Formats: sequence, structure tokens, C-alpha cells
Amino acid sequence: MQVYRGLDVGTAKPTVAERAAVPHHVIDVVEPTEEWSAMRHQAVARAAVADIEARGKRALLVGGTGLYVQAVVDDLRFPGEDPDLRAELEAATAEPGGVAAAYDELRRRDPDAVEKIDPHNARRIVRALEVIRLTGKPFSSFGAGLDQFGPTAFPVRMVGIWVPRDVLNARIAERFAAMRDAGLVDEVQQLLGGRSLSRTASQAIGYKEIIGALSDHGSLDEALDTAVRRTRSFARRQRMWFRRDPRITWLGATDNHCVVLPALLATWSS
RNA sequence: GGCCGGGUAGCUCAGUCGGCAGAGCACACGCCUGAAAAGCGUGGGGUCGACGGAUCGACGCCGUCCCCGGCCA
Repeated sequence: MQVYRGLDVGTAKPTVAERAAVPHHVIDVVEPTEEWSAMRHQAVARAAVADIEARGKRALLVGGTGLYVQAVVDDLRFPGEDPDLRAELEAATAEPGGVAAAYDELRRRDPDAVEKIDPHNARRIVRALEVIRLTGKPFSSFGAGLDQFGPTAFPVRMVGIWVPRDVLNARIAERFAAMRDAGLVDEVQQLLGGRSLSRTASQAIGYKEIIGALSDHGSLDEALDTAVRRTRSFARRQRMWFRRDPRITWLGATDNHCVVLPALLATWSS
């Protein structure tokens, strides 16, 4: 979400001072009216890494989202996209019984892919059918899957910081309180002036809830509570995603995350 | 004080004619290849306000009491 210009406070974007001290990349690269995607992220982030390495420097990748980290680091090749076809499939699944019918079609055309997709997950069923109809090849033929951890696309060391649950939850709540104090609501109001955010930008945690509260005069306190819960849920999905990656070295943190710095720096300079 | 409505999961509430106690959210566990800060699956949880009664059988019917809200005085 830090790729979006204007989404500053709520994405905990690095400050101007921080960016002057350490050059950051892939920040503020698009307007919030634009769509962003894993494939787009892969291209831009890899270009940034190549640029850094060409200057004899070393890139530090900061992951938030597992799919995006793997899109950059692993040899993921995304099959093509067809917006019209996707719209047609989405309309079909919106009909009563449409999701079940689409799932049946997927079962017939790609028995392997059906194993990894839940029968009610319309979004992923649509995407799989889109790829099959577009390419004529099974969705499952595009790579071994995200649970296969082969050689990375370039040399990389992966480190994760494991934070105790109660510390994490407390920090998430504090973080949103601080964002509110820093003017998050004002920022959302300015963003909305005369335009609407893209589908991807408008689902940013905090922004989505505040936009909802502002548009139907709901409670901002409730919006922030929802955003806090959604952040905890996001953190849980991050934990689930990264936990299964055997290449990650986990560093434990207590209530003071600085204690992992020596181990982190040792990894960096090794 | 009288009348009416309500009391069921942590929260908001369904529960048909009396026949195995339900949903959404929360929480826990988990899935994942062009929306991923997205989408989806599974699960644990109950003195059905309390006590008594009729019934083979009560969240439901009858009685008494307690609590909450509204109206009247």
C-alpha cells in the first residue's frame, strides 16, 4: 500500500527524513486511483533490486505480504489476464448456483487445481477458470505452487521477527491510536476530494473503514476498532504464510524489538 | 404502583405446531500463483434470568419472583 501516493499516515510510510537517510524504493510510484497487482509489484521490485545491485549495493526487502515477497524472490510466473473474460466469469458466479457451476467446470477441466481451492472461494475459482480459458492450459500447470520452496530467483537471506501475541496485539492498538493522532482521518478526507480510490487502494486497512464511516456518517471509533481487528487478522495470515517457509531464520523479540538487532546485523553482513 | 415489550454463545439477535440449541460478528486453528492490507475453510464455546407446576417430553405452556426498556399514573 506504500506504493500509493497520498496514503502516508495509515501505511506507516517512511518519513522524508528517513528516506533521506536511507534511499527507499517502490514507494509513491502510483496514484491511488490506479490498480496494483502482484505481477506489477514483481516487475517494479525486481527492477529496483537490479538497480541497487548494479550500483554495488545490497537491497533490503521488507515484506508485508507473503505473496508479494514470493513474487519477487521466487520464480513465480503469473499466467495472463483478461479483464473482459474475468468480468463475464464474475457475473456468472454472481447468479444463484453460479459458484457451484463454476466449481464443477473447474473440476472437469483441472482436477489438480480443484484440490487447492475451496468450493466457496469465488475469487480464486474465477481466476483459475480465467487462466484455463485464456491459455487453454490447466491452472495447475503454472508452477509447482506456493508451498514449494526451491531456489530463489537471486541470492537472498530471509529473516523473520517473531513477536509474542500479547505484545503484537498491544502494539497494533497503539499504532492505530498514534495514526489517528497523526491525522489519519484528515488524510483520508483529502484523498477522497473529487475522486474515488481504485479497488486495490480502497481496501487498505484503516482507509477502507474510515471511508465507510465518512460516507455513511458512522462512528469513527468503531471504524478504528474494526481496523485494529483487521490488522490482527492480517498479522495472523502473515504468520501462517511465512511460518511454512523453511528458508526463513526466525529471531525472537520481546516487548523491545531492538533486541534482535545484533542477530539481524550479523545476518546482513554475513 | 398499573399496562406493554424484552431477558438464549463474549457481542447483536433468530428459534415455525412443545420433539437433538442456531446465525452473524468476535476468538482459536488453517488454506493460498495477475484483487493478497484481498478471498476462503474448519473449530471451541450455552444454568435458554431464577424457582415451582402440568406434560412421555419445555427455550417455548401455566404460576410466582428478579432484572432491562417504553407508556400511563
